[in-house]
Amino acid sequence: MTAKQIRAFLAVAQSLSFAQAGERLHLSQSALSLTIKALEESLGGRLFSRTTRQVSLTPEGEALLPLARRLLVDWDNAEDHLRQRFSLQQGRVTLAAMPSFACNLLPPILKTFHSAHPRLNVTINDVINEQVIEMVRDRKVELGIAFEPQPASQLTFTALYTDRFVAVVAADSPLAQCDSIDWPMLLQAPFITLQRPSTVRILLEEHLAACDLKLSVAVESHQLATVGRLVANGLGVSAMPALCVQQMRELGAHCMTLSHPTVERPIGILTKPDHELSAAAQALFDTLVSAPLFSAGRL
Amino acid sequence: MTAKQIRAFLAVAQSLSFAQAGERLHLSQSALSLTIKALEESLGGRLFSRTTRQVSLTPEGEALLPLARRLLVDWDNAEDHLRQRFSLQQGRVTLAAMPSFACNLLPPILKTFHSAHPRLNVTINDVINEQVIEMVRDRKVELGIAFEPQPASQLTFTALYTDRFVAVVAADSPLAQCDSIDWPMLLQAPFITLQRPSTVRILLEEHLAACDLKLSVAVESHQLATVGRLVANGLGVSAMPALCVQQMRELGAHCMTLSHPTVERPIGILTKPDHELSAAAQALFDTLVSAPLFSAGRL
DNA sequence: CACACTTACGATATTCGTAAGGATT
DNA sequence: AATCCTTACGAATATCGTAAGTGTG
Repeated sequence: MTAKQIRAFLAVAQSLSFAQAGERLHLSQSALSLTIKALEESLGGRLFSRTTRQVSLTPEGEALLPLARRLLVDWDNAEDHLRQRFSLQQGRVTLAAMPSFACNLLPPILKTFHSAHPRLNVTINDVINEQVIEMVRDRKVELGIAFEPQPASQLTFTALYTDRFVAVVAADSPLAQCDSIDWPMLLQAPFITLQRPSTVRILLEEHLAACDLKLSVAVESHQLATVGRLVANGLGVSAMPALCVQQMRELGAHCMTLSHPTVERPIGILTKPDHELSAAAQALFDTLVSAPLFSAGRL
Repeated sequence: MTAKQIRAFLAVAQSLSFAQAGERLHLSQSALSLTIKALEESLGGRLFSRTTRQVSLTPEGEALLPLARRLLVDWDNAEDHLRQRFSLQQGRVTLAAMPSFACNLLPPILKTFHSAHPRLNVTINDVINEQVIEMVRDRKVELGIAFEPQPASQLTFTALYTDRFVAVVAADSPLAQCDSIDWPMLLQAPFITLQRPSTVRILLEEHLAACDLKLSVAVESHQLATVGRLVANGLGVSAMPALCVQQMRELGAHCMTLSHPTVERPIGILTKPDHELSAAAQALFDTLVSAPLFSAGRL
C-alpha cells in the first residue's frame, strides 16, 4: 500500500469517476485503473464497485475512506512541518548567553534575526558563563555565547569579537577627565566588582595576578547593574567588559580605555561538535557571525 | 515523500547505520543511500549527519522521528484493518429478519456461520416483515430475511425455501389424530392468529379470500408465542408458517399438514441492488443460501 | 589499511500513455 | 452511438545492485 495508491483511492472516491479523478491527478484513466487495481489486490478485495456506467464504494471502500483521509492529512501535515522547519518558517532556537551579553548586545541582533525569520521562536537563557558551557555540553541549548573556554571543554568555539576591559568611574570623578587610564592608577580608588563565582571576577584576578597587581575589592555584588550604580554614585571604581559600556552609561557611570595591562578575552559562540545545528540554529549562528557589531573584531 | 522512504528513514534512525538498516530492509546500502537522499531532497534539508564513520540524526531528523513512527503505525494499522475485513477476520454483518425466522431457523445457521468466521460480529434485528424491507431499502442493514416482496419494492430477492402454512391445534384435540387437515375443517374451530399489521395475518386473509373461504378470528395477539400457548391450551386453532413448527411443538401445540388451499410463499434474502455486499455480509449470504435446512426447498 | 557512506553506471522492474476491447445507457 | 472502465503493449521512467570513489579512524 503506497501513498500514491491512497491518493488515487481518495480522488476516485471523491469524484466517483476514474476519468475525472485521473485528470485531477494528472494521470490517464488507464494508469489510475491499474493503480486502484493494485491497491485492491494488495488489500485482498474490491474497494469500488464498477458497473461500467457507475462507480461506487464497496462497504470496505467506505470503511477505508475515513481512514485514508486521516492518513493523508497526517502525512501531509508531517511533510509540511518538516518542510517548514527546513525553510525556517517554523522552529525554535535555544540559546544560552551570559547576562551581560544577553542584556547589551543580543537585543539588536535578535531584532535583525526576527525580522529575517519572523516565524522562528528563540529561547534565551541568560545564565553565568559556566552554565552557558554546561548547557551547551548537556545539549540543553544548541548555541551558547560566552568567553572562549578551555580546550578541555570539548566544545567548538567560534569567535565573535575580542572583548577588552574598560575602566568604569563616576561621571563626576576627577578620573573621568582623562581619555584613558592604567590599572595602577585605577586601583588607587576603592574597587567594586562582581562576586567570586563570576567569570568577570575570575578573569580580573587571573590577569592582574599575572602582572603582579594586587586587587583589593572594597564592595562586591552579584549584579552588574548594582556595581554600575555604586560606581555612578561615587562609591568607587570598577572594570568590566566593553560590552557593558552602554549599560554603564545609562546607569550614569563613565567608561574609559584601560591599559597596562590590557585585559582582553575572545567572546564567541559555543556549539557541541559532532552535532549538527538545526536549520533555525544555523540561521541564528549566521546572523551572529555576520552582525555588523562584530565586524571590527572589537567593540 | 513515500512510505518506502519513511520506512527507510526509521530503519536508519534505529540502527544508525546504513549497512545494517539496508540488510533489515533487504536493500543494498547504495539503494538505501539514494532513498534517504531523495527523502532529504524532497523535504529540503538533511535528516542525518553523516561523517563517513558515524551516522546521527540532525535536529530535524529527531523532529521527524516521532512523527514517522506514528505515521507508519497508523498506516500499518489501517492496512491491517482492511486486510482483516477482506479476509473475514474482522467486521460486522447487519441483518434484519422477521421474528419467526430469527427465532426458529436463524440460530443454527448463525452457529455454523460463527464457527466458520469466529471474528465476525452479527447484528440481528428481528422486526416485522415490512420493517425488514424498509431496513434493507434504507441501508440500515445489509441483509434482510422476509417473504418475497412485491417487485415494486426494488429489492433483490434470493429465495431460500418456500414456506407452506401448517395447521396448529391442541395436542389433545381430536383433530390432532389426523395426519392432515383442510381449511374448511380447520375453520370450524375458533381461529386464533396474529393481529392485523402482521404479514402472516395479511397472507392468510389474501389467500383465503381468493378461495372464498371466510376467516373469522376468535382471538388475536401480536406474539406468535402467545398464539401457540392459546392453541396448546385448547382455546382454538391456528395456521402459521412451517418455520414455526418447532416452536409450536415446544409450546405444547400440535402441527399438521394443511391443504385446500395450500397457502405457500417463498422466503428468502433481501438485498439492495447496485450495492455490493461487504465481504462479511457476502459470507453470511453464502452460509444462508447453502444451509442444509433449505436444500429441499421446503421445510 | 579497513570500514562506511556516496557516486556512477548498466540491468532490471515499474509505471505510464496510447490504443483496442467490452459493457451499459 | 456515446461514454466509461478495463486490458494490452510498447516506451519512458525509476529503482536496484555491482563496483569504484571518498573520507575517516
